[in-house]
Amino acid sequence: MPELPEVETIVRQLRKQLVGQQIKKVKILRPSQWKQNNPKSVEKVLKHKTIQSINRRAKFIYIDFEDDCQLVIHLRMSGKLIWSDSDPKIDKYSRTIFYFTSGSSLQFNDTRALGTLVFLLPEKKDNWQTKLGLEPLGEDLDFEKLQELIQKSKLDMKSFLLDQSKVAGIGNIYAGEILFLAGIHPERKALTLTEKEIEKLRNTITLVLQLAVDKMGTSLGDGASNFRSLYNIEGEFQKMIMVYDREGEQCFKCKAPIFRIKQKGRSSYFCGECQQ
DNA sequence: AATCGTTCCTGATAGC
DNA sequence: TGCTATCAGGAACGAT
Repeated sequence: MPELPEVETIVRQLRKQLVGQQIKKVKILRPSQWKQNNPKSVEKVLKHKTIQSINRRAKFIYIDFEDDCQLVIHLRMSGKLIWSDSDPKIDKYSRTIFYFTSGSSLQFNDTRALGTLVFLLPEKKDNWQTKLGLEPLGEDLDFEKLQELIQKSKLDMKSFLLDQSKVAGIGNIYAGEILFLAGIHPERKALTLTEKEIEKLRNTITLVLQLAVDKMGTSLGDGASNFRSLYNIEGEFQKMIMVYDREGEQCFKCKAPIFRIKQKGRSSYFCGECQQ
C-alpha cells in the first residue's frame, strides 16, 4: 500500500522519465476514477501538453505542465504507475494510459480502482483538496508545531498519525512501525504524551520514513496492494517490519506476542510489553 | 473546529 | 465443490 515512502520512490523515478515528455494521447479505461472532470474532455485537453515538473505532497503526486495546468494522482491502496519504453502491457486493471511522443508510455494500473486522478486548470490548483498537515520528511517536522497538535488532540495516537490534516503521508503500516519504535501504545491519548515522548516520536517519524525511502518502500500484502515501483521492482523495507501483520508472532525485541486490535475500523499491531 | 461513521472497489480468505 | 460474507486500505463526505 503506497504511503509516503512509496510515493516518494515513485515520484523520484517519474521525475527522471517524465520531465520534458510530451503527451501524444491519453486513454481513460475507467472514467469513474477521474474526479471533478469529464473524462472525454480530459483526454482531449491533455493532448500535446509537455511535462515541466513532478512533485509530492503527503501521498499525492503532482504533475505540472508547461502551461501551468496540473495533474494530481493518488494511488490509494492498490494504484500503481508502470513505465514502459514502448507500448504499455495492458491487463484488466489498466485504468488510464498516457502515451508520449517519444514512444514511451505510463499506465495507471489499479486492481481495487480506488485511486484518483484530477486534472486542474491553473486557477483551480490551490483550492480543491482538504487541508494537509505537516510534511514529515526532511526537516519540515517542527517540534513545536507537532507538540501543539498533539497536546490539543483528543485522538488516540494511532488515529492521530493516520490523520492527514495533522501529519501528512503516514498510513497504516508506518503508523504502526513508528509507534512500536517510539515505544508508544496505539491507544495512548495524544494529549497524555510527555515532552520527552513527543520528541522521541518526532525523531522516530523522521527516521522511519527516511529509512523507508532509502529502502525504496515496503512491498507487503496481497497481489493487489503489494507495492511495486515504476519499473515493477519491490522495495526492501518489509525486511525491517517489526509489527505490521505479525499478530500472534513474537516481538523481535522482547519475544512477547504481537497483538492486533481494531481502531476506527483499522487494524493496529503492537507489542504489549514494548509499548505502554 | 474536531471527530466519527460510511462509502468507494475487488481479490483473497473464511465459513458453511 | 461452490456459494456467500467479510475484510483490507485512504480519503472524501455528511453528520454530530
